[in-house]
Order: sequence, then C-alpha cells, then structure tokens
Amino acid sequence: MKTLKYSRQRESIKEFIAGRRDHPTADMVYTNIRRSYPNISLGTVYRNLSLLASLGEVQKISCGDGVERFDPNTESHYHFICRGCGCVQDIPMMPSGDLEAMATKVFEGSIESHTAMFYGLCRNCQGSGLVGNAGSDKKAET
Amino acid sequence: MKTLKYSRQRESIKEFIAGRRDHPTADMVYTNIRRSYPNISLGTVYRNLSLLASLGEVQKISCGDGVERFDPNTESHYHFICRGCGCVQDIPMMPSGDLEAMATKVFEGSIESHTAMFYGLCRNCQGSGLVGNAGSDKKAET
DNA sequence: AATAAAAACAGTATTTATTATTGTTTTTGG
DNA sequence: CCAAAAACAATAATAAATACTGTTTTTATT
Repeated sequence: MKTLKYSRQRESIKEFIAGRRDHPTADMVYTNIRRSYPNISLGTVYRNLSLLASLGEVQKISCGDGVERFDPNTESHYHFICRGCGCVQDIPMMPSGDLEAMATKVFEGSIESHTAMFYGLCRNCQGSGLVGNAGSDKKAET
Repeated sequence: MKTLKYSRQRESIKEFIAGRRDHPTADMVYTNIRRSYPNISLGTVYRNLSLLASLGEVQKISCGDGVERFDPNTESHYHFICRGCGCVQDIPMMPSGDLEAMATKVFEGSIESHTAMFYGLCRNCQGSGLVGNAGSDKKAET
C-alpha cells in the first residue's frame, strides 16, 4: 500500500511555506530551498507541493496570473492581487455564507464552495506614484 | 498612429464567442473557427482574443483550471466551475457591493473590483452518478 | 482604379509553467 | 542489517501562450 515516507526536502518545503505570508510560487520555493538543498530538483518541489496540497498541509491557489501559488493557511479565505506589483495578500475576513446562499438560490446545480479575488493597489503601490510600470515586470519577488 | 484595421478573422472570432454560453478557450475558438477559415493560425486567434479583450468586446476569465476562457458578457459577474465535467457557467446575480465594502474595511490597500468563483456540480453531473471520473478527462468540449 | 504604408496574416519557433520518465539514493519495516 | 518501496536528481516532454518573419489585406490618398 501507499506508505508515506519521510523526506527532508518535503519538510523543508513545508517549513518554508509556513514562514511566508506572500503566497510563493513553485519557482520561488525552488529558488529559496536551494540555499539549504543546492541539488534539489524542480520536479521534487512540484511533486512535494502537490503532495502537501493533497494532504491538506498547504493550500494551492490560482490567482489568474498564470502561476499557481501556495498558502500555509489551509482554511478557505479570500485573496487580493495588486495590479501594481502583482503581489498576493490575504483578505482577513470570513468567506460569506450569504453569498454562497444567494448563488445557490439562482443556480441550477449544487454549489459546494467558493472563492473570491479582489483587485486594486496594495499599500505599497498606493504610496509610490509609479504604478502601471515599476513592479509590473514581475520577476523581482524572491 | 494606431489605426485598427478590419479583419474578417477577428469579426468571425467575435461572432463565434457572441454565440456561445460556454466560455470557450482559445483552442476551442481555433478549432471551431477553422471550419470557416481553414488556414487561420492559432497565433491569430490569440492575438485577436487579447485585442478584443482589451477593446472591451469580450471578457477574459481565469477559472483556475489552467486555461484562459472568453465570455461575450463583458459585465462583471460571477462564475461557476463544475468539478465533474469542468464546464464553466455564469452565476446570474449581481456582484455583491456589500462583499467589496466589507473587504475594503478590513484591507489596508485600495480595492477596485472583485470576482468570485463557485464550485460544485452542474445540473448534468448531478444527475449522472459518474462524477470524479467521466468528463474529467476534459478534451471532449468543442 | 492605382498605389503604397500600415496592419494583419499564416506559418513557425520560442518561452514558460508544469508533468512525466529514468536510473540512483533514502527510508523503513521485518 | 537488508530489501522493497518511496523519494530523489536530472532530464525530457507537454501544453498554453507569445514572439518572429516574410507575405497578404486593408485603407487612405491619389
């Protein structure tokens, strides 16, 4: 049968995500974890990320920016994505049961869950007048 | 300057999407449009889809299934994605201003808009007991 | 209608994110 | 300690989307 074996790489990946509030991508995990495990393979990162996600130890989130992100908070919650720098943040509120109830009322199928994405400018980008430009090159995040 | 020139391919793409309620992907547009334009290039489809999206003639939506989809309804509205067959449908309700107001209250940045995705089983998949299996091979959609 | 510059095209190559394969190393129950 | 199973590193492969190149269409101006 399917016995899960220990791996220090997986532990390290889990630990890394747990210490992050910025919803890192697989590539960010890879780049960072390489400091401790210079030989780790990108495939290993991907495999362990899906494994952790299916074990319910991290949450995989799609923000519509073409990359999957990973969140140590496994509870269902809303997210925000900044149109300035592309950063992803949590929205600290409970998912609305009302919203789901309303949707259920008007939809001819069964609704089991929902997510929401909010768009706008993060606090940093609000201050600096250089939006639609700086930061939009992505890449900078580590 | 940037003068937009007519193209029958673009018209055809716009028309195709306008006649659809199933939020087709670029590839679905490509496959279908090839009946009328057998020589059309996939690049042309992608280029015109982004063009139409930035002109506000169609809406580009990311449902977290790894493909961009296109919607003739350019108004902001919620979507549903079926965990059985992967189909995407509209949720016929107004986006909640309350939800956005609540999020604004608890978030330290500016919120300009939001979207929501609902998950569950569509009417078809509800009936047929063959969920977590049939249909989940995707591909079938045309 | 003729024409020429700009835009759009088809065809193809490339990039990016992710998954699959393969042969080696690690883990762990007996 | 040992062997089966799982995980690994390295690499190849796939899928979605974008970029490039040389040709065809559109259209404003004659």
